[in-house]
Amino acid sequence: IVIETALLNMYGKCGNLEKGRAIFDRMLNRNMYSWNAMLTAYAQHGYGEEVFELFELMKQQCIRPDRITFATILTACAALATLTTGRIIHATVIESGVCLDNVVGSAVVNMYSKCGSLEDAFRIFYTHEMNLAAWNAMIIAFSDNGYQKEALHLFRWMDLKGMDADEVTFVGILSVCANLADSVEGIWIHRRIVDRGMEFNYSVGNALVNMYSKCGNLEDAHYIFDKLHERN
RNA sequence: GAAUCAUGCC
Repeated sequence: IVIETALLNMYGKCGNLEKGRAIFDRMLNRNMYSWNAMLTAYAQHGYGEEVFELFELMKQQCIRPDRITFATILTACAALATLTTGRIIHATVIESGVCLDNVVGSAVVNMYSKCGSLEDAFRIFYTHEMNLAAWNAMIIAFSDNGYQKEALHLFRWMDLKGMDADEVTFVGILSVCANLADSVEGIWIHRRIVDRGMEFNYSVGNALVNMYSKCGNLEDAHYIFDKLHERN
């Protein structure tokens, strides 16, 4: 079963969904890894229909979705940007008793944001104990929906709480500064990045270059660009 | 202990 799932995953990741599905169908026994791998294969290649068909099949066979199943399906909803389906899945999550303090929390926040309901995203975020990924998802949610200032406020709040930002946080918040062309905030965040020793992280470095460029500070953009390439 | 997995940029 481990070998079969690994194979199925390999074909799925490579985009050979027919072959992956053939292996899945031929398996005599399947566990959560197998179901989730098949769902992920469809989800990561934009086959929303198939994701939901397979999810239905799970229900028919009385297989209880786990948090990874839900995270995968919510990501599919986000990609399809269909709010009604998203709400139904969210209801299913609540029904199943899976908590939102793990991978599912950020997936729910992200789903609501991508489906255009910033209100729901924030309501869920605000009423649950959320991990760093969910904070990141919420910052990006504000930014994507046109609330750059609110995204900055959330970042400041994180900072005050003493939460450690990661690569995703910094890339996201730097894009907010770039959108606003706000170099004062950008410089402050740059300092935070240096504090964390993440200035040579490739993604963060690129985001810094982009931020300084959008703020019209080509000198610093160029300086960081050079430093990045010396280092990498 | 690397068979499945969420949040960002390209």
